[in-house]
Amino acid sequence: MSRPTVRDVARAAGVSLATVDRVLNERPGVRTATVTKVHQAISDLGYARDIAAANLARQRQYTFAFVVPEATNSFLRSLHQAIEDAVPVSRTERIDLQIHAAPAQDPHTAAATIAKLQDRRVDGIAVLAPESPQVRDALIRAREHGVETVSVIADLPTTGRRHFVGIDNIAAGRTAGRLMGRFLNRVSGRILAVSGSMMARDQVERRHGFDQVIGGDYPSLETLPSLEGRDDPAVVRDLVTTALGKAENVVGIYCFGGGVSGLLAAMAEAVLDRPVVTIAHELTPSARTALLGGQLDAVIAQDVSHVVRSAIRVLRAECDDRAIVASQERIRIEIVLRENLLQILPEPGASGGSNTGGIHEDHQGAGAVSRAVRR
Amino acid sequence: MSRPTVRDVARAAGVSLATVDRVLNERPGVRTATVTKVHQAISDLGYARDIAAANLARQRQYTFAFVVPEATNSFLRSLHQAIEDAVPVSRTERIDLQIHAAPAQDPHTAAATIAKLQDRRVDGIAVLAPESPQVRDALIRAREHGVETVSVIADLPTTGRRHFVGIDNIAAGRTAGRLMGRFLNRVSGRILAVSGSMMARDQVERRHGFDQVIGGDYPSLETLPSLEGRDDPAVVRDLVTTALGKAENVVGIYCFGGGVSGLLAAMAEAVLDRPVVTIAHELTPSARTALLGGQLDAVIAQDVSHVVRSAIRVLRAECDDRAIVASQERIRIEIVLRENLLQILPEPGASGGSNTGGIHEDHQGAGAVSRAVRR
DNA sequence: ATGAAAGCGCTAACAC
DNA sequence: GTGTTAGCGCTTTCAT
Repeated sequence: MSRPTVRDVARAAGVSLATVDRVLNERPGVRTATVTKVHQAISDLGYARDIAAANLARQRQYTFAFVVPEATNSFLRSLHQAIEDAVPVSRTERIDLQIHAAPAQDPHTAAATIAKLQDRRVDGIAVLAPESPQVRDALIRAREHGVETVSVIADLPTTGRRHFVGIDNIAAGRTAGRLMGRFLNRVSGRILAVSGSMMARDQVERRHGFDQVIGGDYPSLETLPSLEGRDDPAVVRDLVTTALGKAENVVGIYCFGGGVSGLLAAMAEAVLDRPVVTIAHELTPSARTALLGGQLDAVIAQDVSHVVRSAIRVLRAECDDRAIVASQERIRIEIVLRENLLQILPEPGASGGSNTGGIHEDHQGAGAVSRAVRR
Repeated sequence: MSRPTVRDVARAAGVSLATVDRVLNERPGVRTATVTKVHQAISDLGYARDIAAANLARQRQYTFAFVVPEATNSFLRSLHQAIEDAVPVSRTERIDLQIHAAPAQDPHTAAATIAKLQDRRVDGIAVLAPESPQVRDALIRAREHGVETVSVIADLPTTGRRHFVGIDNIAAGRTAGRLMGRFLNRVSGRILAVSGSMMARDQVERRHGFDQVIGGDYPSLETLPSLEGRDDPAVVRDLVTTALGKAENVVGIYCFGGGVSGLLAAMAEAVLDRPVVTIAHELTPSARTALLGGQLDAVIAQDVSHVVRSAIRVLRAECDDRAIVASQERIRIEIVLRENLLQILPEPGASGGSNTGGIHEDHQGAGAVSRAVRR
């Protein structure tokens, strides 16, 4: 006795395949009585539809476009890489993936890109862009044209995007704040805050969350106004060098934008009279190195590959008007210390691998995932 | 110009469908010259086989069994729940999931369960069991019978399991150690260690990792011999109460086994003259509460639903002799503080979860029968 | 060693 | 309203 199929349901309900199909897909043109009979048969038999077969028959092809900033820093590079890595896998699932890069910080181009997409038989758009009126309008327009939209990494709540795939950045900032406070324990002094600039919303939220915790629970700490590093290592380096020279009693640095390597360079040069607790965002190559070397005490990260996979799954689910597995799509706020870094190590992008026999790719043998949330 | 199919490949190579199929599946009985022609055509066309269609044609059904300890504590309960939650989803993908619970700590029953499974047309086994000779032999036997095996949560490296799905527990212990050391900053004193007992290997590894870090980097801290809490709240409570009464200058508690609620009860009763940094494993309901209430400073966790999903994917991939996406199967060592807890909140088991943001998942699993498809 | 044809479970025209 | 039928892309007898 193998799984029941539509035929079994049809036989049990005394109707034809087509009718079962109509009921299954909630298409109109079936008498309520018949619908009931079919549902009865379905539950009697414990029928569960074979999604793969359904998709095959449907010949459904999906075309999804990622609209993201150009890869001007290592975080964005890793995002691009993750998307590219997803292309072959997606192909296998009848999903065509496009990447459209717009200059960072350029809402016009991003909006124009999105606008063009509506026409081009794109089924869904995943976008990381500044929260500007142009972008907002373009996305709203797209949705009106029946294109599904999700925002990734930084939310665009006012665009009617069906879903946001990324971390809760206020919580991320709070998490950073708590670590800072606890690592500093009873120490008192000032904290340097370094922001980027692009992806405005997530940055603002992070700073906000950080301030909530530091301001609320650690009165002996004072966070200085954010230095605008523009996600550029060179800029960050200069700003931090200057700040470290000027500000007295700096005991912590919170870098919630890009350009971390610039920060590290500045710190290497500066003559610090005491240990400075340093926390940054995103597990870029230089952040990894710094974590291992002890220049960075903690990193707040999100798994970009997971963000990409999740965005794709969500767009697909939306296209099919299907529910999603919330727990699977939740992107975690990851806290990374030197100790739990190693197992994550396998560089992103190295994924194309030949790894046929068993996963344990020598490294440290264990696993890791991701997930996370919104609220 | 849609995706090329086997027909296109056959035409391009000037052979029949059957031959293409033979080449695709590396079946014998094809001349090398023909094989080459076909491969040529495949790469010329950029052909990628449609796995779903293949499985459909193959009528492949998978039967996987989870062999796990009875749900005697909240962590194991969440594991059972996660497996049960995966059943309906898996059914949809032609995967039948079975759960077999053996009494915790009972290698004989676990081994016997595994032994029985070999015969029963099971394609893969995911097991969490003590690392005993009986279990080892049963698993080796199973593999010899062509059954794929993975260990979950606690590794069984000597059983030839194709893969381990879970965290690197030494790294997890190290992570806990680092947090303990940093949260205590320059404080000196003793640390109470509370172990469980079942799942021996992971516990040993955790303690080992913890000691590496504390012993190596925090000479002013001393970790006491582990109290064997047997994963039982009542036992843990008594042991901890006694220990807190006896030991002087306890500044930290590391609980790397189950029975966390007993620990919390003991701490609530004890009169502590100073704050004690407390770190535990696994995000059970009481751990969540304690994290929010501040009784617990950090939790080292792993996402059991992900472990379950991953084990299933890995078994499937092994059955199909396919490569897996390593990064997707890596289980993270999650560090959970109060600040990044909230976003994770949706209780496990509430499989739908109260949804937080854009994810409207109206009804859950129940109706594997899905809805309208548009477009 | 290779090919022709009949499905797998489902959907979608098109009849009735 | 409901049923018939021809596929979707692939695998698999069974011939040749």
